[in-house]
Amino acid sequence: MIDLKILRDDPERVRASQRSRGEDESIVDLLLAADEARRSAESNYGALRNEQKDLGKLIGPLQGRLKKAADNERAAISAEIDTLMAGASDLADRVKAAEAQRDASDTSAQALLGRLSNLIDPAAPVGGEDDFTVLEHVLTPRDFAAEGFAVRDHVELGEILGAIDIERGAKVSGSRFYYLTGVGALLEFALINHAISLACGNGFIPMIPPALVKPAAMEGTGFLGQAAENVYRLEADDLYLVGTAEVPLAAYHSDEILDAATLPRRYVGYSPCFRREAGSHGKDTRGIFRVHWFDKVEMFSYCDPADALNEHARLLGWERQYLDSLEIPYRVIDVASGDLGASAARKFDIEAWVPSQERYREVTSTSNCTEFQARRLRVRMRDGEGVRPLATLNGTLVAITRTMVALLENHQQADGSVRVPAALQPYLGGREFLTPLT
RNA sequence: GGAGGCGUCGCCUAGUCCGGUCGAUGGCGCCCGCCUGCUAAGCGGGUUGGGGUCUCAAAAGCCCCUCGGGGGUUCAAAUCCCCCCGCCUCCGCCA
Repeated sequence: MIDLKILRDDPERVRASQRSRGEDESIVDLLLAADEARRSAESNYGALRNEQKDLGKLIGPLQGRLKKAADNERAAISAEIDTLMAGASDLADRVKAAEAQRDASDTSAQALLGRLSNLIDPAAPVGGEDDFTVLEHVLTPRDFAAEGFAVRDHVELGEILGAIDIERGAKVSGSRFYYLTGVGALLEFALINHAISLACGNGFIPMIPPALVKPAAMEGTGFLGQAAENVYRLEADDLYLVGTAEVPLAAYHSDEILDAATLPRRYVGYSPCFRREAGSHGKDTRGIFRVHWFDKVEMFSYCDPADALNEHARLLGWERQYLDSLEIPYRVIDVASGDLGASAARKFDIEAWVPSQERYREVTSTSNCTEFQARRLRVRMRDGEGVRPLATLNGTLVAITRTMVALLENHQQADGSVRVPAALQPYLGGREFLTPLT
């Protein structure tokens, strides 16, 4: 959620942000009114409650005196108590009514506030999905025609290598499921270990978080708004399957106050990711590019809001370092306002070159969520100034399936074997090539 | 799944039977001041978080809420009643 002070002081800024996301800006005025109502209900309740407590302060000591009093004083004290009690019951009713009104107005203001997305960073390009800005290209895609052979896609390569079994994935679990087999399974472990060791080297604390979370964690990270249809929910237990380790890593410090001196706190989490892919029927149906489940190594950082911009650049830097080590051509894009998640103020994607599609496709993504998630999850920091929300940021180090697609296709050889980049070889027992089964 | 115990403002802790000077005790830690050549000790003070009000804004002040969470009883709830959650111990089951 955003800071209500900003909403009160500069509602136009919030409207503009909503507009640039292509989201409802009428919430702003509804929320302003709801906030006003909430505050007046709060004052009203506070005043009545104060009155009631004052009364209690008079009655209490009298009750005490009554217990100890001699018989001849009893009647007088009782009479005094009765006088005070006369309006007490009526006052209690009014307190109760004011409290109910306070709670109701608070609930409706809170509900509206929960529907507002994060404020867009003014530096982000404005527009929809296709209005991103390309920041940089790294490496040049291979010219397979010049090398004299036809490109095989990852499905074909996966089959030849005995690495990916899509047919049986579908048989057992349905479409958009797969098995990683043989070198495919080994390749996952190699990619994971390489990523974790890179992150640990950069000071991250490795984490294996729960992949099943309570509604508060899902809500707090902003995935139950527009993204809700893509989240798996376990009805019987009221739990959600996470679509990214960002969720349990963000909720890790919920309801906590962290000492500013311990920031930034950087965690790297390895978890399965589950996505319903609602509304993407017919899109990327071939292979493992778009699937309902994959494993991922995700970086997550809690930092001082003043440092968030720099931290975002650092996360992007580590993503690049990883892809550089895999020797895969890619480009970095600055994602446009209309294509950002509810929590993100700004987002950079790295898109790897996919030879079979002859285009760049998203393999990693890093978002600066500023204080948005921290407010919803009540993660705060304390420094000399006091207590206030901190900033959270996240970034993909490796999303297994998409990285595997890029790796297999970019490093394929004429005979169907795949070259293993040097950085990955130690994690594959020194193997320089993945070779066809027969 | 069954039985029992526990949950207090950073940590530990008093209070809960018998509702009102608990509107929460004491210790540790931490912060500020005094003393001291410095440090320690000692002395004095402070130390949950949130909301509201006031203000251009902030601080101070004042008010309300906050004793795991939610509801109830009552003029009044840490304290009584109900539901839920978490932790611990034992039993059962199990990877």
